[in-house]
Amino acid sequence: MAGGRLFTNNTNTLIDPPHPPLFLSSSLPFLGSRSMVSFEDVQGGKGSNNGLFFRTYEENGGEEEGMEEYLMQPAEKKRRLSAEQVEFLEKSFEEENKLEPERKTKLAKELGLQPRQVAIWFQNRRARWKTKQLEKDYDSLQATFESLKANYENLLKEKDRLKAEVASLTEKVVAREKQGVNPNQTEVKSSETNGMQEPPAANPIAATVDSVSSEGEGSKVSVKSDILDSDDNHTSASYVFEADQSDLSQDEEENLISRSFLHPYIFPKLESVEYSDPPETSCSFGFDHEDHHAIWSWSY
DNA sequence: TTGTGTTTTATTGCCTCC
DNA sequence: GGAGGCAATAAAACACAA
Repeated sequence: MAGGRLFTNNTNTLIDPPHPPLFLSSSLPFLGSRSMVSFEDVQGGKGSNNGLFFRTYEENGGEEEGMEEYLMQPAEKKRRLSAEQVEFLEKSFEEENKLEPERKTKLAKELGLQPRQVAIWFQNRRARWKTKQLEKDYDSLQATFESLKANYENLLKEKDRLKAEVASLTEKVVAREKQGVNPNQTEVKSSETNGMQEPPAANPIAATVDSVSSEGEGSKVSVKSDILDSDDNHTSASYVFEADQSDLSQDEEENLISRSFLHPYIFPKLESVEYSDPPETSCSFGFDHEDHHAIWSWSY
């Protein structure tokens, strides 16, 4: 808002005297806010300009005549608004941070300020509010990021743990096979009874379990119970027999995770995340599908 | 007291809206 | 085209450590 605009502003009852920067080259020293009126001045307080700059621009003699006299005046130092004025303005800002012309004039009269000063104060106050808001938004995003990062690291750990579990179980099954089970024999038998060729099993464990199952009820129970007995504290062991996770596509893997018992473990801090909208799934974190997908893509 | 960093007041130029 | 908003910036006022 340039100072010169006030000369054409019909809504202002008081018109700013011409500000030096509008008429003088920028190399001249700043002459201060000649129009500035302190609250103390208005109330007959301890202000130092003694009403010298209370005169409106017209009172100073108008555009041409007043100009010279105005520039001859000693430079008035820029003065801050009083605490009372600021408090009043703050309350007004809290009610509404935009300033209609009527409100501006009313505030200016109540505070003994130029309407322009009130407008500038609101402008600067909005800028400060925006800065604070940006800082808050940044902090919030930072917290969300940290939470996602922690969850991501938990997922990585869980993935590694499951991989190790798969390897361990595979070793045990292979060892069991070596003790007397011939998988080739059962595979042939199976094909013959069905009268059609079955596709090879997707992973060694599944193949082994298939073959073991067809050996008869006794051995089936034996293998299963051995595996579970040896890993009692891992209730997730049964998942090993459903699919080999390392061979899953990303979508399949996501699907598995979102359906699995791991949910409460993987997302311990879910309740701390603020949602702008109800999440599509329990692990969307308020991101839309694409963002959600991107986040999941980090690790795979 | 002084140097320095921060805050506040004000200006400038550009943009959007009516 | 005028009015008003905003970003960038200047400069005075202020706070504070050394």
